[in-house]
Amino acid sequence: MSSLRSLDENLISHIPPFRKLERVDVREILDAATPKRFSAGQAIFEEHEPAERFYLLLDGHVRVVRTTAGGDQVIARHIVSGELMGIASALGRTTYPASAVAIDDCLVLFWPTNLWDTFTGKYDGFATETYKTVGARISEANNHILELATQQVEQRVARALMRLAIQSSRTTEEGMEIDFPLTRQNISEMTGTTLYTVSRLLSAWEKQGIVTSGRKKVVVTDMGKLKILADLDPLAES
Amino acid sequence: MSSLRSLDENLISHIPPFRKLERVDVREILDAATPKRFSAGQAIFEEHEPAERFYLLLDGHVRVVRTTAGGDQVIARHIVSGELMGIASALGRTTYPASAVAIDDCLVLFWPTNLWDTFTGKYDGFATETYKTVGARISEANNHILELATQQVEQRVARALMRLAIQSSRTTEEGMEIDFPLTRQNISEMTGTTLYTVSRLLSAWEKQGIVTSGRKKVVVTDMGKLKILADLDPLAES
DNA sequence: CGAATAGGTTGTTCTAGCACAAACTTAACC
DNA sequence: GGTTAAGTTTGTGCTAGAACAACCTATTCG
Repeated sequence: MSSLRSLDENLISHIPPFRKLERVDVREILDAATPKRFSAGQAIFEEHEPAERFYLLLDGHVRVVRTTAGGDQVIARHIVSGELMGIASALGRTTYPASAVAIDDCLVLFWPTNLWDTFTGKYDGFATETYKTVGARISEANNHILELATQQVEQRVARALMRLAIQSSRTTEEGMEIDFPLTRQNISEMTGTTLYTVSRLLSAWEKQGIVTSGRKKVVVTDMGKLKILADLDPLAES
Repeated sequence: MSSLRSLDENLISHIPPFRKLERVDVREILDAATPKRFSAGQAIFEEHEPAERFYLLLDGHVRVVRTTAGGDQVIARHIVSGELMGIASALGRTTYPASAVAIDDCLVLFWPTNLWDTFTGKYDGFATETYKTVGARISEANNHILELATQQVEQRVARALMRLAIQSSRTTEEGMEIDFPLTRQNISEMTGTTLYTVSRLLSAWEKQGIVTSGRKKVVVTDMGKLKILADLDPLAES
């Protein structure tokens, strides 16, 4: 027993991979977990590092990032609270395929990787639920490929913003405000473009009343119009 | 019992997900399998269709394709003999996320999707091995994203050709000949460019002795030079 | 509080690679 | 075996969006 107080079961009992588990199982899982805080900007794990742990994000936002040999960064995805991360270790990998960086202050739980097999074997819903997650991430990745290969920058940025607004925003009087700091540069790294182009797009959209944006802040004020931009097919003439 | 002769165990006993299994298990698995032939161009399964079966490709080559609303096609990957396909059904999906098309004449085995859980539960190495495959596909997809987001068309085409040559080629006097029909259009759909650009690149490379190409045929004659093109960082000045 | 820094905007230039067109070549098929 | 179709090559615009530069504005921190 460490000096940490025992973790509350309600912390994770509603989260998909654990939702179907018995109270006792949840207890066991929590007892095996180590909680840890990360402050904004800190790396949680790094690409290529041996994958010794898998994590559950309880609070905060995490960016999953890959870096090319040439130094370009690409943001693969964002993790919001309640999601597992670093689980690629559970897919036959021995190293992390990407780095995870805390965007704001984060609270995570982690377990040693060797417990993964115990979890999937012992707790029944766990395996199915997590593989569903994995399946969803494959689809996500493939959609991203499709977008990068076929769509214009404008559409890609529109889609990225839509996804963020849906996945992780709070609703204010203005509209849907993405609830973590997000720069033009960040958006460009999500969509394979430059920060300049993103800046111009946001300026234009602001004039059309689709978004409001400021320093590290983006608010979607008209989701309908944004969706039109996202779905717009540049080839199809009306 | 169907009129089909019993399938030979050697057919699959060396293939990764089955490699670690006992002879009896392999027998059982084969007895549950249905063999089927597809001729060049035929669809094996279609995107959005309910995923009622999962397949093992025994012979031939398969293209995994997605189509956008706008009608653009993107080739997600190629399946070569010995690989499983349509297993997304096993990742919590109920429909196929992409279409699979036979490139040449193919021989496959398939099982009803509901047997997946039996397989992963009953046959020990099976689960780990297939999830390793899944892990590899996620990595692949993420690499593809990285390439599309950061690299020039020339590099992407070079990389695609390298991968194909390594994954599926026969060695002739000329070099490594990709052992299935492959058009400029196909290459462009793998790399997010146009058939015109691919044609120009291949012409240029042919002059430099890197490849030889013809109708639906590509031979890599100088893998070393191709790798240099693939790794070339356009930003880094020497 | 004032400098330093991180983030944002906007103008200008330039080019990779797309679009379209037209002609050519190889394979397929009545 | 000649016609049709599928695949390829090459030329000529043309433009989306990258690159670079210069300047502006909000934060942070000593």
